[in-house]
Amino acid sequence: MKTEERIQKQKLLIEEIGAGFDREGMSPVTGRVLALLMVMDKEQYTFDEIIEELEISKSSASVALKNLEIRGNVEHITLPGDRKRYFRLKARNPFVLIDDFVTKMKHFQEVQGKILELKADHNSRISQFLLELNKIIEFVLGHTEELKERYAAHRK
Amino acid sequence: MKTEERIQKQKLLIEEIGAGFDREGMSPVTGRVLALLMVMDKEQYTFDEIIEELEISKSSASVALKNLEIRGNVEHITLPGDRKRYFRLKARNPFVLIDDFVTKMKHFQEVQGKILELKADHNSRISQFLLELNKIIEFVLGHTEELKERYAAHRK
DNA sequence: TAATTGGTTCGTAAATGCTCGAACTAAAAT
DNA sequence: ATTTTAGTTCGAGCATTTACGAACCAATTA
Repeated sequence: MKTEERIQKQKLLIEEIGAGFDREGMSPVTGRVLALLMVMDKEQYTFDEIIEELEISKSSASVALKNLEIRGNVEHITLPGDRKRYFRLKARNPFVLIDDFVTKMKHFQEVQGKILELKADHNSRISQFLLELNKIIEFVLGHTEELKERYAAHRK
Repeated sequence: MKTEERIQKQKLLIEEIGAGFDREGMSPVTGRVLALLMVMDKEQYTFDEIIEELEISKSSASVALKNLEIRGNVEHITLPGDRKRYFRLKARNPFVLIDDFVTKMKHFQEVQGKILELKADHNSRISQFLLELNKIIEFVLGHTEELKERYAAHRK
């Protein structure tokens, strides 16, 4: 594949992935900024490069980048004798995806606990279902650390 | 706790949980309908009962229920000689939460694959990060079925 | 000191999404 | 045949969100 063709496809992919982030609750611009930093070969973009590449305003870029930094998806570095910020994808703990799942499950457990606490009948259909879900979560969460360790061992 | 007090707390909990669903992308009304069916003791609500309980319009209820049925969170049953629909929480396969996670991870793998395919340098910082994420997902997905089986065994 | 650079913040217009009431349909009851 | 029941669909109005430009600020440069 020619470099030019590749870059063209990368730009299309930014739209596709950006739309995906959009569906997951990000604003369109925010999603496209994140997608840009994931897809393109350039590893660090300045503020102005992002604006130019995505054809967005300074204010939109500013807000999007702030949100992405708060969420932990993006970080910026600075270079000595250079006032610009260089934005890049943050290489997080590679277990993030698992950790996010764990967080979500714990949140679900809390909600489930509150519901059951207020139920008149813990043997009702819904109560039983919620209890079953909770047991599974409990079991899975009890094994995620083990799974991480097994991964670490398996890697070596 | 008195029954009356419990019901009062349940109604507050509906708002809280509904707001949570809202944050996850449902419309406010849709979230509250789902929360209602999860929280209250009554296991089956008719259309009119839902409207009355949540003080929402027929059209909002109609749309919300349709969406919840499509998403698989709610189902309705009918009774012989009774034209009403009785809506209730759908007791799904109790592994839903895991299965949803698996689906999400597979989707991530697809996206990651498309990105890497277009990268000039597979040794770059971002490429390496994406590859590492993918390895972990691969490993985890390769063990979810085993985990389910272990749960089933452990239950007995 | 003035001008430039690298952004941030604020107010606004436009787009989008949400909920509603009104009109409608199809089935059942009168 | 008319009315009632049990909803659905459509259009409008309102609220929220989005993205923007303009004004602003703080640090550097001229």
